[in-house]
Amino acid sequence: MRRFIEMQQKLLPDLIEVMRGRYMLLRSVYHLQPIGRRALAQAMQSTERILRAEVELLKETGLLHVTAAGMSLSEEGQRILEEMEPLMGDLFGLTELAERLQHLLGIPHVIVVQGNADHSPWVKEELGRVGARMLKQYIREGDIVAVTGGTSIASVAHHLSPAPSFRGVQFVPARGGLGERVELQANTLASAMAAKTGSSYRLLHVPDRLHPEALQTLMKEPQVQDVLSLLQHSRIVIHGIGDALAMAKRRNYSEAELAELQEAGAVSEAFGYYFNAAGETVHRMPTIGLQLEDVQRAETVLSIAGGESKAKAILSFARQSCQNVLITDEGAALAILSERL
Amino acid sequence: MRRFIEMQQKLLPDLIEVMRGRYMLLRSVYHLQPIGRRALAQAMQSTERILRAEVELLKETGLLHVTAAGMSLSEEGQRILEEMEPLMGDLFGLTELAERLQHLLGIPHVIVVQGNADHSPWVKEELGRVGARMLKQYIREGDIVAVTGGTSIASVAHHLSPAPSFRGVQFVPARGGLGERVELQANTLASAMAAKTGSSYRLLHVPDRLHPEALQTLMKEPQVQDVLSLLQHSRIVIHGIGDALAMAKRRNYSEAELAELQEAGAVSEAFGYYFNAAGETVHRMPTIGLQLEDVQRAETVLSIAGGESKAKAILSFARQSCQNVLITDEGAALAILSERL
DNA sequence: ATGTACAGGGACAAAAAATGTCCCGATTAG
DNA sequence: CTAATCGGGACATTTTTTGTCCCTGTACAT
Repeated sequence: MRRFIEMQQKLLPDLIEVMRGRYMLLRSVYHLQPIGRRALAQAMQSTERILRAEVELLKETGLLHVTAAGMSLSEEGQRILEEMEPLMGDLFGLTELAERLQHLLGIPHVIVVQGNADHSPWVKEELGRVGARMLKQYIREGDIVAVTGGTSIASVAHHLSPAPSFRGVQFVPARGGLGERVELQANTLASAMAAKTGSSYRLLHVPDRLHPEALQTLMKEPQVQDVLSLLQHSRIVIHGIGDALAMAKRRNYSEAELAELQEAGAVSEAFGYYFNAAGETVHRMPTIGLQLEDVQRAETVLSIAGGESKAKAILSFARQSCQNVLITDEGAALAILSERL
Repeated sequence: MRRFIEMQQKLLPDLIEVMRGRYMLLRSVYHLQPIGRRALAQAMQSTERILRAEVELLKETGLLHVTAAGMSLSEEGQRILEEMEPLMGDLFGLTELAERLQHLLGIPHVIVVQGNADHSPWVKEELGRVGARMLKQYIREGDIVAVTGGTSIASVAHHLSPAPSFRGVQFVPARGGLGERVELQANTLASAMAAKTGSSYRLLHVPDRLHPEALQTLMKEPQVQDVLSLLQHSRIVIHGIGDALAMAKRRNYSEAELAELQEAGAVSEAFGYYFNAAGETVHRMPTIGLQLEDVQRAETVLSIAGGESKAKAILSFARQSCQNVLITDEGAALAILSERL
């Protein structure tokens, strides 16, 4: 059954959305009947005309009666409504989760995919697919896109495909090497995304954890300057969110540094910044690249992270209010929401 | 599960239609892969552009690969195709049945509703609802609509509702009283339809089974003449199909007449004509009203009949090729199709 | 090697559908 | 009886879909 819906969704991506909409309509009518279009539109936060179209359809199929006093459910409509009730919980779980996260975290656009990235590897793929779709949706010609590293973003790169709106787009790595495996580094992903979409990219060859003097020297390089200035004008940032300690370890922080991070209450990491549970910056990688101010200046910030192990990190990062779109999974969403109860 | 599908059919009839289209697309690609847009469009009797849009979507969701050699199913696409195969039967069974009937009977437009009118009374309602929808779809301002009697047509009348295109429409009974209960007579239904749609109607008060002389006299009446001439110019005919013997009995034919009918091989009845299995007229009610030639002259002939008991009659009537739209039910459709295998 | 037929994708005008908005006469509730 | 509210009509405007043609690249047969 669940499986059937999944398949249907492959064939009809907005199936659930529409179903949900109609279900809500029936529900509202049921509770307010008899009610007129305009009143219903107001109650449902929809517009008159759009409701009218839906109502006409449901009238055709006989779920809805229309009388001079307003519309009401037919017996069949009522029956269907009752039968749907239990199924809807299952069906719209994800959308509901997304909405709850949206309210809780104050992020305009939240998408929750099914599964738990910690347990099933294909969830990462799904996150990537959705990430790619969102990027394609938000991108505009000539945009500069700042890209970080990590498995989630790699998965996005993997699912990107060409589109007209990618014309003139430049993918710019948010950081130089950050001590990751090369296939997960920002440089690699920026170039991969460019290749997949047929657009261009820049590279930022700045080794990680440099001596301050060397860093100063490097920053004077015209090539580096160039990339940094691009980063300052990114209209879109696409990044993962990491667990602070896990990231630090992966980046070979020393025991002392780790202890320091822990002491400072670092919970999450994104584009080289470490945040505590309240969303405050408690540490940053001593290297150059995308700055927090650049991110705040960006119009669209796509955050991608899944798995319940990331729940705390996502919550922490969301506290620092500069993201527009969060793509996560069921596992993380449930963990975040239950933590707050 | 079956229940869930029914619910979807009620709630999302439009989406199911597009799902069907996509499924068919996958199917075609599977059989022809690798294939290009243009070739596929030809094979599927669709247009290039429209296929292109669909393909783009299926590509997005990853069911379809696109290479320079043409398109082919991805593994996932193939998996979905296989897994959905049995379910699609359920989901689209009716449409498929309709198409098979369309081919078999050579009727341009066939609609099959769910269920079997012989067993479940609500199927008649469904037939009526669909009939009303079709009438609404085909009607044009100022049309003359010839209407027969019977339960199916009564159900259509019951589900009609006003629409702008009913302006100036006249509903005319195809026959006078045909020895039915009054609420199923053509006169009653013509007036009911007019009332429901806000249009006008005429009555034909000619008692059934009249002596020839009396009939001649009546036919000279201006009122009767008037209605007969209207009938000759009907643009739309909407009628039921009956089982010949059952109808004859209901009309109080004598034993001798019944035997005669049976001898002549009468199988079906419609607007007072009796047809044999080959669709030839073998008898007609000795009364005035809509003539077979009038029906043949009409642009649109809506036939409505359901229940497996009507299968033979429908098949017989379809032989005499003057109908455009057949509305029937699953029970009848299955019976007709299995009879031919 | 090379020509040819067919692939996908770009582009864009034309057509069609969806949507926002306002009006009207009918109906109902108070 | 009146005021509010109903459904449905109308229509401009926006958005989406569709038809059509072209271009470049690739696969395959010669």
